[in-house]
Amino acid sequence: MGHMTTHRTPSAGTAAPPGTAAMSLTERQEERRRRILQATARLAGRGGYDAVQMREVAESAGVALGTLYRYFPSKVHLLVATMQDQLEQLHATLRKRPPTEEDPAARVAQTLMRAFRAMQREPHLADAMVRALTFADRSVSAEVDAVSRLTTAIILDAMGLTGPPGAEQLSAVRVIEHTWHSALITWLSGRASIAQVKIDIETVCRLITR
Amino acid sequence: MGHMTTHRTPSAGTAAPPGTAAMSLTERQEERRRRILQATARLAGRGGYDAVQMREVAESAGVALGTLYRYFPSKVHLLVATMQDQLEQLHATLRKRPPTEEDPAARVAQTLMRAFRAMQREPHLADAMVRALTFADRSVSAEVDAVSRLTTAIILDAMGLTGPPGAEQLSAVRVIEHTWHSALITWLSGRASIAQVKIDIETVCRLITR
DNA sequence: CGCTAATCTAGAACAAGTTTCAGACTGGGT
DNA sequence: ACCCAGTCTGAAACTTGTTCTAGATTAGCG
Repeated sequence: MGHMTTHRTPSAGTAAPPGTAAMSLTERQEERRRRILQATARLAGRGGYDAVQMREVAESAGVALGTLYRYFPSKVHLLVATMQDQLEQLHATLRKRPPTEEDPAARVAQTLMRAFRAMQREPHLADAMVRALTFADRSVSAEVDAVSRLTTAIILDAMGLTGPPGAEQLSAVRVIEHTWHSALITWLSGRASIAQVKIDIETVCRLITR
Repeated sequence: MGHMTTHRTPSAGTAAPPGTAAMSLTERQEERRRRILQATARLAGRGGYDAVQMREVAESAGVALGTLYRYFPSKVHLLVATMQDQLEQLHATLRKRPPTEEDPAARVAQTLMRAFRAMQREPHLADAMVRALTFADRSVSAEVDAVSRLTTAIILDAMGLTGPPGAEQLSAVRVIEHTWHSALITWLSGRASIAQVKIDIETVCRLITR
């Protein structure tokens, strides 16, 4: 793997690269970005992390390798962006059908297990995204943070709070998030069964009720 | 990165490679293994994951590249083995000075924060080991499992149980472990402060007391 | 000691992530 | 219509993990 530590110079005479903040992309750029993310998800769907090869993604998206790197400065960035994309879809889906349980803890557990089943449908894709997420170094902080905020939003939504969350609840949510990621990883690497993940999720959700 | 998916053939006409189970290593082999782990920890100490380059490890350990790969079939195997090594030392240290608190939850939190401070002393080393641990795929299951068992043992020790742990306690311990790993990662990638990690640890430890 | 299988070494070769570069292309402003 | 800055392309180069090979070395054994 190339210099993972060397960072792309912000291209002296060059404007900010696409993907940076609210930089309105051209129609065609928007489209390219979408094609890239689609190709990534498709490749990840077969074969997981290793099957996402930058050259293949580029070719499959009909884009030059250099362009791919302009949009996503590394494989990890690419996969984290893919996760963000997928999470947004999931969030939308979940909004349409909120959890049915009464108890907040149960609602969160139900929601997370739903998310988990979504992962089960595409275990390779899940593998690619989650591995990238936890492998990410500081240079991907911002993007990982975005994913984290999304996850937090999903959990808070599931809790169905009336008022703003308290500090205790926020730390409980963080711990739930930790557990969710880590449990996912142990399942993906075949070290825990689905039943065990379910138990862990339910266990940690008890923190919500104090 | 090379073929992470292609696996080494078990070397038809060759006995099991060193590192396999209870395969008594020669004096010199034991020594080589130790030199490799030392070199790894040293390199990881500066620079973290990226600074651990297989050629450098080999050279620094005074061993041929092929030999390094015979002892540890991949960079991830190598770093997970390093983590196992370090954890064993930590466990020994902790045994000598058990936590002082009364409450089991507090004892565990205290112990984990102690471990955390050990990590703070060598953040780059921690980075390398933890990243490897969560990046590990199925081919490293066994080794990762060993690390997991060690961690579990440390936590159970800290709890200072009189009898064997109950099922609920075991799942609480698993959740604590999840939180521990994940919180460590967010800290290492600069997305959480030490104070936040402390809060998260203390929060999750409340699960012990039901 | 002398043999044989396993192990070790040096080094080349290969794979995939990343960088770089020269030239073609595009969009907007004049 | 023309020009400029910024983009995109295609291809080669470079880095580092991993594999392979041919020839030394070593460990155990008769």
